[in-house]
Amino acid sequence: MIENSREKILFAATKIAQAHGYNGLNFRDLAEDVGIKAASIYYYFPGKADLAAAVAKRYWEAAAAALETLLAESSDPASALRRYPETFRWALENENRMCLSGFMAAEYDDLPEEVKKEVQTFADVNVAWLSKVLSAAKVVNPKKSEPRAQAIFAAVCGAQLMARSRSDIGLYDALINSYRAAGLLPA
Amino acid sequence: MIENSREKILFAATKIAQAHGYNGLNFRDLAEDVGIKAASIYYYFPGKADLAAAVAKRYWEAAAAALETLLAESSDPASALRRYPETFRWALENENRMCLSGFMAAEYDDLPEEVKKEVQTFADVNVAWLSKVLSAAKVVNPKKSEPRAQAIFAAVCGAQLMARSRSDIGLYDALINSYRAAGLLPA
DNA sequence: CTTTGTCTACCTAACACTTGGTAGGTACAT
DNA sequence: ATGTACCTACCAAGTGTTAGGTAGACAAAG
Repeated sequence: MIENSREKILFAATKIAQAHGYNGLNFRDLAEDVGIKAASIYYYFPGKADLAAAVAKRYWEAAAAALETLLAESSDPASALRRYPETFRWALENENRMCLSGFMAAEYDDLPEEVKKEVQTFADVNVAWLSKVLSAAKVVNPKKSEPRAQAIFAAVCGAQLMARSRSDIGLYDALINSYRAAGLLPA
Repeated sequence: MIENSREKILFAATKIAQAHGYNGLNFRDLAEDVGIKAASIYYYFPGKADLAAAVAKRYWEAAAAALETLLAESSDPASALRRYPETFRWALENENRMCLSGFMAAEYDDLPEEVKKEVQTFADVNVAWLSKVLSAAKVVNPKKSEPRAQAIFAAVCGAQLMARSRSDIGLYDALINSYRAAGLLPA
């Protein structure tokens, strides 16, 4: 499991944030999850904003690593691209959670600046990877890969949001299939 | 303007909810917006959940009406379909707000049941309209219009989320254009 | 024509609870 | 004896909600 308390906090905080957002992340519940007291979290993080920023930073770093692994393990860019939606499916499988971009929906205006920054980086990482792989797979003209990458990321986020709001992972799969049928994602 | 206090409350609450979510909607700020005191809201609504449900209900009713108007005012289903994204653009133009489906992202688990129901109805209304118009415009085989309608709705929500998270309405337009270029939306 | 009572549309004041955050202490290992 | 990794106890602010009051409109009763 996880030995380090700081890691435990980040892990539990990520889970809570994915399920309840920034507002729904509170120190007492988080501490209980970890098995310590709320005040002890301040030993590791100066405040809630810093904790959330650390969560989001670690989140996009993990996403970036996972995407690179996916690409490395795939025989060609096209098959990596095909498996891209799996990375978002995983959050839904895991107690119907959302990716942290969901933060941005309702809570955007109230998010501390440092948290916003890290969450936006998560989007950037996804778009950059998609753009690169779209080009490599020759799905679109390299000049048009960036807007297409943005479109795919936005659409997949939307699909995740819809599926979560119905607690229906089958809907996620159906939406991804529709994106493929319509031509947004390569079939 | 609006004379009736109940209407004023609903109007202001909708604006706040679109910008800050269910959690960000609080009686004291809402009351101040309306020009009354927090306790007075209870004269019109039994509690926060009922108020939010009323907000969401009114929201999808207005959306349904707007979509029917759009269809009626368009020369043909295809051009109504083309203008569909405008209905979501409007929220962004209006102080960078989200449609109430954004509620569902972070806050889904914590939403009272009656609120969830009404927000889901908003999605249903959109999907039903899209499905109908897609069939009428012969964009897709009528048997496949429902999944395609869901895909379009999810993608447009995702686009709105992305654009809001960058406070960049131009990004929304770019995403919609990409959806068209990719074939998700009819060009 | 005044009094009385009722209804509407608010109000003040408070309660119970949750929240992020702080001060200061303690057990233990080095 | 010093630093690590926690703890208890508390505070101030904010939250939904309630109890009970009040100013004004209006109608019926005297």
